[in-house]
Amino acid sequence: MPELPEVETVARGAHEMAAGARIGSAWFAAHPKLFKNPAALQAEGLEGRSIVGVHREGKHIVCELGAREGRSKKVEAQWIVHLGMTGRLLVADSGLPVARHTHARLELDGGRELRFVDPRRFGRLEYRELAREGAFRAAGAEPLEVTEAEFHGLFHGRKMPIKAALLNQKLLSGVGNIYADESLFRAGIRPTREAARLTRKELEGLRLSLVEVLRAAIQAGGSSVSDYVDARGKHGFFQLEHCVYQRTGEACRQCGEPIRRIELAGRGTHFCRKCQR
DNA sequence: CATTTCACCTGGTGGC
DNA sequence: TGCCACCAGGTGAAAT
Repeated sequence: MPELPEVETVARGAHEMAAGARIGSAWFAAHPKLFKNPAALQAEGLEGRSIVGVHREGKHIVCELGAREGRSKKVEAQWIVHLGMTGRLLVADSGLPVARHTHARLELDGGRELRFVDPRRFGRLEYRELAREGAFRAAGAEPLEVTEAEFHGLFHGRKMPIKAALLNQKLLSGVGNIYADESLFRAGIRPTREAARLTRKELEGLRLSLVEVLRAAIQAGGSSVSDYVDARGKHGFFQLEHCVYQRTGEACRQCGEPIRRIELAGRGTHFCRKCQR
């Protein structure tokens, strides 16, 4: 599942390969629900623009687009890509075979193209012009930048389980099922605990665990469970360092106790009964 | 408003 | 070997 570390890895790769390129023709598949605004409008908006840069906000990839003429780096528009569950954003040589479930192809100079592939079609594509709609902003706080006080404030009065709160993108942007489970394990906190009942010390421990696990995962190029790959089509390695996620029944790396799996907030949830209280 | 549940999707898996 | 039921989960809408 592409979460913050996977999306960061894809965005960095896309930036390295596509920044400075100019978009030629743009093609979109006929799947209306993939598009926040109509495909024809997106194609018209994208064609001819330069790609000034690519970065991540929460789980969104933001391609910053410049003018159709000249070399100005002023950002006039953005193309926002959400990978959903199974989305891939690839920079590929135009000659390479087009994978099944390819829903967008943006021709770039140098015989390459930006491709969006998504079998399950949970991804979303959006085009916006800054002058009209302003810049895209992820709803919640950035986990790698949020301060102790802000983080603490997010959970004040929340009756929901701490894991459900971590997954809520309006509170924090970028945490999904893998890193919710992994950060709670590292912090020694049971996913079912009511968010409001965690002590300040526990919340700060959780914030630090989350930062640590997200940074380590970015270093490893993300977690390749199911079919995640980066913008070059390479998989990540952080799945080898998971302590609980999808390790049901296996021995806890800290105490040997079998890892438990329950359902929480509609998600498979993995934890150690001894290490997490 | 806060919280929970469910539909959206398809590929992969496991049972028979 | 083939068929089918079932599961995975990010998000937003609907229900509670």
